Amino acid sequence: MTGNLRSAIEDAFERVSLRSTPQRYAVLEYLIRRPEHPTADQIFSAINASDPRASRATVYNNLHALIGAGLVREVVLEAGPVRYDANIERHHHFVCERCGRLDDIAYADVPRISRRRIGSRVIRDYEIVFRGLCERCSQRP
Amino acid sequence: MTGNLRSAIEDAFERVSLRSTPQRYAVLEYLIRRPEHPTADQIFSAINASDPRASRATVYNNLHALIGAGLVREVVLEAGPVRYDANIERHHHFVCERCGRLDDIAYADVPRISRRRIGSRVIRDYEIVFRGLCERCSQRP
DNA sequence: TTATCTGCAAACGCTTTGCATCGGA
DNA sequence: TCCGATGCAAAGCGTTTGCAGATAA
Repeated sequence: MTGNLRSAIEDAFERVSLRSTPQRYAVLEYLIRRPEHPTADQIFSAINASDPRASRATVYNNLHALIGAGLVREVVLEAGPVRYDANIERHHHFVCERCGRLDDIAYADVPRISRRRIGSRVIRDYEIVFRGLCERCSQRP
Repeated sequence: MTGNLRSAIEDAFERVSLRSTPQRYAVLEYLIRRPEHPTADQIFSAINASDPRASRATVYNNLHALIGAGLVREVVLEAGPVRYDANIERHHHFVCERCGRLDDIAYADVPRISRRRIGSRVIRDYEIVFRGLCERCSQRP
């Protein structure tokens, strides 16, 4: 389905009026293929393992452009480098306390919290951060 | 109740076998008095406004010591400097999308999610991050 | 053609570290 | 007394910025 991915990415650039460059394409493609929430540095290393190359500054430039366009999100759940996520649907997260793995959890997989207010605060959205042991780590104690 | 706070802090140091120094005391006292999750730099500035003084390195040293002793927690919900919280009970958080304010939300104020597993993952804990408008910001649109 | 993007290198903000000195128990 | 704490200054890491040259549309 590589062809579909390519045109999906090109269509997305079109839709949000972002120029398609090899570097930008490589960043978004990598994020879509790798849902483990890579850091900027991991993206930089991965897309430079093969062509096309992109400098660190360009990786950051493009991450910000993609975030601005609503195609990518920052994920900040722990200290350290920011992680990035091409899944822009509403979803929750799971952090493995042993290996640091970070998974998306489908919104539909978790009971909803229907609160619209807490005290005088207006709730517009919420996200649940689960912590525990991932599949792998739970199998070898 | 300042007397009570003082002895509560001294007792806590005793209990976790941390030496009581003016700098360490100042850091923990500030975090307890200010539940708005200050950054290391805000703590540094605040406790140096009056005596006793503490260097930046000492503020970080003590934050780590207090975290290691279980008296303080890191809070990382957004990019930027880490924020610190002396509330070590289970609780949720609220982030104001307009002003950045960060509030604790009592665990009891929110319906519980009783999931013990999601797929093959073992859930040991979870935290909800609410986003919206704080009391102040919701009153002036 | 031209507005946008790239990439280098330097600067930045936050945090950690090495080490000599100090001080709490 | 002596182990741990302090504080300076320098280094570290992740990220941003300025700008000259390149490129997508």
